[in-house]
Amino acid sequence: MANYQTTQRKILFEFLQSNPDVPFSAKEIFEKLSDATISLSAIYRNLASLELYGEISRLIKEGSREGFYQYINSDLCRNSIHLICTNCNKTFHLEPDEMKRMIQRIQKSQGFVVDNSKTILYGTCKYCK
Amino acid sequence: MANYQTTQRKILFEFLQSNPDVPFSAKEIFEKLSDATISLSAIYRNLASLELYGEISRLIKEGSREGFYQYINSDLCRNSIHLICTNCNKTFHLEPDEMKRMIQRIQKSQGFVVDNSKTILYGTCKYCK
DNA sequence: CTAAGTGCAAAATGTTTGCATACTT
DNA sequence: AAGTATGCAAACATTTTGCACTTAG
Repeated sequence: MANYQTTQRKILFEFLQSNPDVPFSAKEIFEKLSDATISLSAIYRNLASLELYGEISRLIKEGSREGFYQYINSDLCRNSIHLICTNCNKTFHLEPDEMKRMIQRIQKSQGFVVDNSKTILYGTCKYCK
Repeated sequence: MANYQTTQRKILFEFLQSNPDVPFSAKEIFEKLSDATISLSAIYRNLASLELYGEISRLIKEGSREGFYQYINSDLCRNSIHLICTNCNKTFHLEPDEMKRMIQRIQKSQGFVVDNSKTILYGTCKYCK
């Protein structure tokens, strides 16, 4: 697999990039980009390769069978635990210090080592409260 | 929807109950119970209703497209954040005090209110380290 | 007896893949 | 020119549903 700058890949990536921290399903993207020339399978293939190259990330939402993909805004956030608002679906990020403290506490009290790259905290953000 | 004690529901529930804190997919259950008389659709329907009645809980595993279901052992755990070991797939539970502290800290620092019923922390348990 | 649950097969979802064609480099 | 990506349709995997039949209460 390479990384050709095709029209479709550009359209897809620019769409996600212009909606930072908002997760979309493949189908949603397909509908939003219905004016552009991109097929559902190109969307799936590009989502997979963009994820592989670390340009976007994939997550699973509670109660949904679909995968969701999003562009992550700041570099800082790439190594942080995600906070996803179940109301507006936006993603926030736990401050690194806060995260380290949390992981340390859990490791100490339960011997469980939290993997921040796999973990998502769901709840309500400050704007939706 | 009611709650008839059918042979199939009993078989299913007893299977999950005898493997507390271990998540299974519908298909896995179907295979494990292949000697018994229960169809895949009865499994799906009963998993859904057992979940609705709070007897078992459903979760999603990283990288898998399937839903997983498990019997949760202690009553305490029903209101706790789950810790799932990505190695052995067992579920543990964050101590209530620890959880409250964590939620409070995040609320204070980010204004984000974590919903413990939806949140799962992934990582490595003390037995798998 | 009646409402609810069952099995089966078919449909619905979400995602992946094979293949001929078109585009990038 | 060579290799990669695309669109389409078909294949897949998981879950849901319609329907005739059975079972629990």
